[in-house]
This record gives sequence, structure tokens and C-alpha cells, in this order.
Amino acid sequence: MQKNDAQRLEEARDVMISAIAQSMVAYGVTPSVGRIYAVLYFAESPLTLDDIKDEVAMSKASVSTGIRELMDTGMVVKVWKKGDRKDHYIAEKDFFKNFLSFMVKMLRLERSVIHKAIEQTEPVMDDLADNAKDPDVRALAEKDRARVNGSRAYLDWIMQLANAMESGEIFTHFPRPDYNDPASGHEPQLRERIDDEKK
Amino acid sequence: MQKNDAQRLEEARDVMISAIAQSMVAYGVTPSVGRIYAVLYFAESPLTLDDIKDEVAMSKASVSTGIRELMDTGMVVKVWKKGDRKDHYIAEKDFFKNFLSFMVKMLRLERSVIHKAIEQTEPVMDDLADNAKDPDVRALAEKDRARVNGSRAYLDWIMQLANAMESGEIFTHFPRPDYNDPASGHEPQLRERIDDEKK
DNA sequence: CAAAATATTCAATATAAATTGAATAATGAG
DNA sequence: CTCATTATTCAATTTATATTGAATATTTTG
Repeated sequence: MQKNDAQRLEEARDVMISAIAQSMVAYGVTPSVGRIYAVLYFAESPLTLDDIKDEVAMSKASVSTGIRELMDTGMVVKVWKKGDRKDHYIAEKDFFKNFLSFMVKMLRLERSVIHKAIEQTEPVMDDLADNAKDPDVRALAEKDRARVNGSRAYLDWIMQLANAMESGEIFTHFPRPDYNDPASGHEPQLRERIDDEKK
Repeated sequence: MQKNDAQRLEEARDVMISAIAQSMVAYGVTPSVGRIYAVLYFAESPLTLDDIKDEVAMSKASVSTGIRELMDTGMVVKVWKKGDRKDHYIAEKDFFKNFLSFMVKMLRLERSVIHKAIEQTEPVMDDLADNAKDPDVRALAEKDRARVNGSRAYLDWIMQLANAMESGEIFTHFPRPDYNDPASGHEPQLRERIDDEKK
């Protein structure tokens, strides 16, 4: 009968693992890579590439590249275990950290891409808006320039947000709910607090 | 010579269009779809499917599905123009709106997916943590339950964030820079305000 | 309501992304 | 330093995604 218990636990864990893997595609990883993370998230102790390979039924090559992706974003870290020459990996368990560092990276990238384009285009739009021979071209240039300029406020804003996320200042505006040590179980006061499912 | 001016403007515009298209992949659309949005963003007036098709050099079928994606997320809206039976489309020009509604959608989805999984798994983990015959299984169940429970705080938090983004309350914490009418050009006081490029 | 114009769907194809086994490189123990 | 073990890279393949032309459906006008 305890085999049955163990099975039920396994199944429950798998449901969570699938959900986590699924929601991680929003963070720019494939479901397979999300699954690697989720398996590590529930692991009792650091796992090796081969351990993970067995759990997720992927080739070692895929696990290797998947792990690297996860390490690049800080969601997984490598740890050494003496007495074992294999590398061991653990998941960053703090979802806040994962979310925030993902967002910071994404926002900075967006800003960088658009900012570069603005730097390149604005001088010519300025020039054309003032000096183009054809008045129609001048008008168009003026309009485009206004559009481009309008995006500056947005770029400033997302950088504010990114900075607040990086520094942790964001938590002064959106405080972490006052929960107990997440590694130690119950926090019944939080249960069912939010149950509005906006489809 | 004004042909040359017009050309330069065209090129500058294309640089911006490519940058916008590129940064939109973070919002879950392909570069092609991002390009559709960007073309509409710079359009002088509402465009038809055929107009867009010509601009982006895609099939009408692709433009049709791309436009639908953009409408689903609110980044593009359909407008009617009397005297023309074709549908016309315009881009939502407010990047703040686009960003916020994307985030709200993403956060709500993440919450929903994980919440459902928790609802399904927690009863069995509770049960097993208390009642499993094998003490090892009980211990594992207790540990898994703690993990799952630890994610509740995170879910609450991202919902707070989503709500603040939806209501606009977010702007009390991260105010929009005080810029002039974005449709009307210069706001020199904002220029170069942020120039730290964190690689 | 019919006819013409436009939009959408769909099956087929092209393109891009992920996955893999085998080969190479890197690492660590002795 | 050498050998044995582990990790990574890479070219080939599989799988998934995007794109398309043709067919169907929808809409608008008279």
C-alpha cells in the first residue's frame, strides 16, 4: 500500500512540474527547459546531468544546453559536491528572484534596442523636418519625429521599473505578503486569499 | 533631390520599424507580426489588409492572422472608413498601454496555471503528509507541500502587480515622466536623461 | 437577394527550432 | 602526465511553427 502512496505523491508532483514548466514558456524557455527547472525545483538534493536526463527523458545534449540557458538567467546554479566528479545543479527556489531578473533583462533589452534605433534615426528626422526641399517630406519627417520622440517617455518609464526591480525597491510598492519560512510549510492565513479567476 | 530626401526618411523609418518589430518578440509575437504592428504605428492613416500586405511583403493570409493576434492583445484596432468596404486598421500608439495589458495577461495566465495545479495537488499532499503509512513518503510529502505552499506568496504578489497595472495605480508608484503631447514633437528636457547602457 | 469585393480558413509547403548520437573537449583522480 | 570520466559541441534529423495559394465564407452594395 505504501507503494500506492508513493505513486500518488509522484503524480501530484508531476502535476506541479507540468504547470511550472508550462508557465515558464512566458519566460522565454521551451517547455522542455521549463521541465528541467521544475524537476530541479522539487529535487531533494542537487542533481547531475544524468539524474536530470533520467527524470525528463531527454538526451544529455539537450539537458546540457537547457541547463546552460537556465544558468544564464540565474534560475539554476551549479554546485560542487566533493567526492563526485560530476557537476550538480540546484534550482533557484525563489520565484520572486526569477521573475524580477527575467523582467529586468527583458526591459533592458527592449530599451537598448529601441534606444539604439532612435539614436540612429533621430538626427536624420530632425534634419529632414527642417531642411527637406519638399514640404510634404518635411511634414512627414516632422510627424515621424514626433512619434519617435513620444517613445522616450516610455523608455524612461520601463527603466525606472527595471531599476526598482533590480534594487528590490519594487517591494516597497508591492510588498511581499508576510509569509512564513517558505521551506517550512503551512501559511494558512494566505490560503484562498485570492480566488477570483479572471478568465 | 527631394527623391533623395524621401528615401532617407524611408530608411530612417525602416530602422525604427525593425527595432520595434524586434523588441516585440518579447511580447510573444513573431518578428513578422511585430513588423505589421510597426508599419501601422508609423502609418499616416488607417491601413487595409492589402496596404499592409504591400508594406511588409507577406501573403494576405499571414497578414490576416497576424492582425488578429494583434487585435486580441489590443495592440491594433479595426476602424471603419465610410466609402470603403475594406477593413482598416490602426495601431494603439501608447506603448504604456501595450506593455501593461501584455503584462496583465501574462501574469494572470501564470497565476491561473499554477493555481489550478495547486488546487489539484495540495489535497493529496496534505493527506499523504499526515496519513501515508511509510514515514519516508510522509516526509517527502511534507517537503513537497512546503514547496507548493511557498509559491502562494508569489502568486499573491504577481496578482497585486497585475491589478495595479490594470487599474493604472502602477503610475502612482512609477509616474509617467512629465512629457509634452507626444504627438507634437520636441521634449528636450527628456533627451539623454538616461544614457547608461547596462550591457 | 444577387453579385462583387473582401476576409478567413485550411491543407500543403517552406522555414525555423529543438533534439539527438557521435565526436571532441574539458576535467579531475591517481 | 595519463587515463578515465564527464561535459559540450556539432552536423544530421526530427519536430514544431510560420507562411502561402486556393477554396470557402462573409460582408457590402445596389
